[in-house]
Amino acid sequence: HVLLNFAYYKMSSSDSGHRKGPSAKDNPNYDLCEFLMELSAYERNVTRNTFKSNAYRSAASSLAAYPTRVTGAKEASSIKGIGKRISEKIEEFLSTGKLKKLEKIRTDDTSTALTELTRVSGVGPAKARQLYDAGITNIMELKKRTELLTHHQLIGLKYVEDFEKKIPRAEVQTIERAIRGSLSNMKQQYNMTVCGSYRRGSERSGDVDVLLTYDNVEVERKTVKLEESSSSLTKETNAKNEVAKKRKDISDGSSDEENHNKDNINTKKNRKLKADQKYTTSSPSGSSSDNKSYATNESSSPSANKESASKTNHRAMLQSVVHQLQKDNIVTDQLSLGDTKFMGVCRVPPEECYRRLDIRLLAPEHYYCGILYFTGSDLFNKDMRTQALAAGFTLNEYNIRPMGSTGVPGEPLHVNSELEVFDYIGMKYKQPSERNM
DNA sequence: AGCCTACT
DNA sequence: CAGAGTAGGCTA
Ligand SMILES: [Mg+2]
Ligand SMILES: [Mg+2]
Repeated sequence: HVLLNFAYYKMSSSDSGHRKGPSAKDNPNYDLCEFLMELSAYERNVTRNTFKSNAYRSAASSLAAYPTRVTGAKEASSIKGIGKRISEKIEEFLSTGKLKKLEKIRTDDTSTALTELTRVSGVGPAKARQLYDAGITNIMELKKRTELLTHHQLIGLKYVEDFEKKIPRAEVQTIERAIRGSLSNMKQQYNMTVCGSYRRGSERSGDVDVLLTYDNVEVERKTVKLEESSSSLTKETNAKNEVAKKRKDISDGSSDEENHNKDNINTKKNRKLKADQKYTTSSPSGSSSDNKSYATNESSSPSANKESASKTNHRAMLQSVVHQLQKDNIVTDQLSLGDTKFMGVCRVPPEECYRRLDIRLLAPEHYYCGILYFTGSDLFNKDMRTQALAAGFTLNEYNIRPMGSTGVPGEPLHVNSELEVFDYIGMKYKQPSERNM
């Protein structure tokens, strides 16, 4: 049961509360949500039917938000995401106290093995099946066959127990302070916001999600101006709070640079640059002459650069950040590291547990779409993005764009608060704490 | 380039 | 009929 629960935990927003998923234990339909999540895990890990898996999870999420105990199939069917098939299962569970389908799944060796193996970060349904076909049915056996694993999977195996433990809110704050302290010693300063379930107010998180934007004075000033001239009342309030927070987060507003809209030669990198990521705000005319831009920390960073700010790039900046955190014994392992995303492991004594740390580095003009994305929850993001599509927009962590009649996204719209994104797609603003879907 | 796994 | 959207690693 623990194993199945974990799989569910892992699939649901990895964050809120260990077995919480969409449903807390005080929820009147808790047991129903549990069995739907178990079915979701089964469809993901065993049958690899993503859409079924998503359907069960979506149903569980809706049911978790339902205020009273569901009493039958008919009532269940009235809930969004619950139709004929799922309401029949709910009916069976209500009248017999169990579900035949689930009883069978629980006794199935293959299903049990696959679910256990996917506890390891980096091991998904396909790898689990591969391992199972190689005769490996549990984690103990997997530890004897490490030659079959990638780097990510090895780290996942090493910390499999720790990664299942939730992180108390106070420890997230301790980790945050440690990271701020470390990064404050770098020449390049960053705006840092802890997102994920922490920002949604959870008392316990599955990992720590850190959004960094590199400093940009011009963008900052412009943001403030626009906010002050904003008209809508709620808009102003919310947006101002956000700006205030952002400004508070900034430790040193002296550095400025622009590097995205330079057409560097940089072959592979530039080819990979998505339209999403290029400047669209009338960009910080900025002092790219202000050469203090990006020089990395005192050391050895391979990219510690002799070039002007305009030649810097994300990869070098994020590498430098991770390097700094390793130097200060905060980051202990890497799962992956690219231009904009770091996935790894951290530990801040006296805590003995190793914790999952994700860092996302964005250009400052992507800040609001960035925190919107990185705050989640995952189901909330899916839902909001679905609504965006219905309203004729497409939304990602960089920007929101209108969908042309051809289906080709247009130019990014200007965004100076999270609220504005909600406004564009006609959604009522939701506080982070209201985004726990 | 395509698949897998991951992130919200 | 469509389903959110994207990053990074690995493989061929
Ligand atoms: Mg998280
Ligand atoms: Mg995370």
